Amino acid sequence: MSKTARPVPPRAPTLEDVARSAGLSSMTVSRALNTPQLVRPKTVEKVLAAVKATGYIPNALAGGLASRRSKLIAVVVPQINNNMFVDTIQAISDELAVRGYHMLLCVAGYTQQTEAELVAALLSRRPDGIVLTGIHHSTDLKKVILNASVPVVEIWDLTPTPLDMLVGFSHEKVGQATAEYLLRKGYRRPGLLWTVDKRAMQRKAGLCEVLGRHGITDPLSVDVALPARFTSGREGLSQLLALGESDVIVCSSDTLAQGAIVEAQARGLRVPQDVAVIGFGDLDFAAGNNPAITTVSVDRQIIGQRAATLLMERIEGTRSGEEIVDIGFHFIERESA
Amino acid sequence: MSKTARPVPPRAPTLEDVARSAGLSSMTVSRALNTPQLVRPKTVEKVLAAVKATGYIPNALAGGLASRRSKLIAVVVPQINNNMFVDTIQAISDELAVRGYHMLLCVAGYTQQTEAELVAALLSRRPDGIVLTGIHHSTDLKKVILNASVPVVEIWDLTPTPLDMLVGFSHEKVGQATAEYLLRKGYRRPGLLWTVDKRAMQRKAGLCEVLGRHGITDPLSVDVALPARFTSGREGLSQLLALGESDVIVCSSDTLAQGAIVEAQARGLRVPQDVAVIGFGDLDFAAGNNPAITTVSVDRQIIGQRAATLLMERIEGTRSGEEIVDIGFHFIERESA
DNA sequence: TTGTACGCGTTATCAC
DNA sequence: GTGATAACGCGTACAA
Repeated sequence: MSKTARPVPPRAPTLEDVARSAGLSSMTVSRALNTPQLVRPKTVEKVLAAVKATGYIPNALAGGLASRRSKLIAVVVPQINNNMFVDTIQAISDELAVRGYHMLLCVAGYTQQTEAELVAALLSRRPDGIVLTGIHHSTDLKKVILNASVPVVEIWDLTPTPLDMLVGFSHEKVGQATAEYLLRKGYRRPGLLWTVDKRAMQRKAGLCEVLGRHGITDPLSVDVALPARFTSGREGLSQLLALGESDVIVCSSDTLAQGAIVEAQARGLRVPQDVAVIGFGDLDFAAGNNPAITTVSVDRQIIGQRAATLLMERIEGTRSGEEIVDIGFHFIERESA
Repeated sequence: MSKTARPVPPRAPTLEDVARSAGLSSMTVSRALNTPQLVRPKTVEKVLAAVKATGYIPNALAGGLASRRSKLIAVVVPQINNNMFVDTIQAISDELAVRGYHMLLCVAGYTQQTEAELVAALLSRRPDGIVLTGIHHSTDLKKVILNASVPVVEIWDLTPTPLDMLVGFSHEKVGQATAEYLLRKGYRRPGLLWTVDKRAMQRKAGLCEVLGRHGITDPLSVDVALPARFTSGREGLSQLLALGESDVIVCSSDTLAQGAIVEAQARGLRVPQDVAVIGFGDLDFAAGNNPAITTVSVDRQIIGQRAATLLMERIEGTRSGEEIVDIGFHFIERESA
């Protein structure tokens, strides 16, 4: 066999190639693939055979350009290695995959500046929808997004005035509910172990507001760096104990709570008898921990599912109904407080 | 102001619009944006001003179609809500963002079938590179990928015959190292708490091989479902104890190990005196746990970084050197075993 | 340094 | 039910 005997072009087969192979026009092939119900069944068969024969793989870049629909959803989160967001991301991804969409995932950290830059870059991909974490964005970002008139869902927070659509819950109310629980249980000297991100601060605000109304002001407080880690929980409790006595440690996440509990136990303190601990998130270890962690449960998957379906519906034009979804939360009393 | 006074078209501004606004050709605008060093500085300024004035956002769909470069990297992982992979994913994302690339993330679960389907769909996006988790893929997938002649990096595993490039480590050796440690420490009745994914099974094979050579065959063993959870660790240990006595529990992940330790402690067993526990992964809680977890450390971020840079280099044509990167691992002796 | 012509692979639209 | 044609918005190749 001579080398020149291989007339196959190195470029990927196109719709044209399939059409030629099937003895049809490229337009018919396109229809057979995208809207088979508009094509005679026998023709569809021929096309499918030709596709297999040629090894054709559609070019979504060209398709998106022509149709002005990229079937791409951009998702922006502050972090991935944060137990809170991964379940949401996975839920979005699962929901999209079913419908032929793909997920562009970006990690923005916790600054509005980088978020704005990332979204600007992301918009060049012409996503059909965008998922943004949180409701606090730079004015630049808001302008750019509204200008692009692309559907947006903000997640993991609540506001009466979202950019567009929203799926989340009230962090302030979580804080309030936590405070009310503490007070009901008779705790009077809370110590706070807290990360400093926006949403955690809202929970803290809600917590302190209710505490303040009951005469508990300026509770002992230790800030820890993001992301919340088990180790930070242990160290944080040490610092908190050095500041003074607490009868309950309120943590901004279960991860911190788990660390705090271990640190307490290592010091011979009984949880909750000597010091109680409360977390947030109901992560998978919370129920099984010893003692089981009293915490606030949030359905992280539902956030992703609803966000994805809201976008899908808006894109397909079948939206009707509310655009602000409050998924709420549950306070879960267990053993640690 | 009459309504007809707004001649602005609803469509997004294009390179043409910017060019008109700047009194230049669209090609010059394109160059000013992509290769400014080829354009007179004053012209670049004019272009930038016009871009700002028009609110132009590049269309990467059109750009990718024309240049045959999507600046997209597809990443396929079995799960996201798995502490092992998130750090790798985040590292990839970070590395890509710096260079103007974006990450398409897909969750494939643990079946080759869905992985193959996802990759096929992904290829229609014309990614410039693909990151695949693991080295076991369906023959279909391999054929499709080789045919597409797109750079691929397989991660989290090791083989002398990767599809293309590879960044990982030997799970078998991890298992062997673990076995050798056990034997050295004098443990003779190991119990296994194991997930059933491919990579975990390789570690198990390495472990059992060395154990077998020392006369320890058919160790007690309990399989747990994916993803590995704290709760599964607790339950798994219960089952294992029901099967018989063990002096050391070897777990396929730190998450399981943490659960097992808590379960042991809840039963009044001292770790490691009454029963030792070994994990895998060196997750962030391992060092701080009480007792600190003896485990195997793997640099999950490096995997992502190297995978991304390998792809970048191959794409930019600046590759030179090895294509199989063994990042190794470290056995970390702590308190739990 | 800047501009022109054309092609990238697909879909919208309208004709048959 | 199928085909022809013209976009879609940009970059490559080459000319000026």
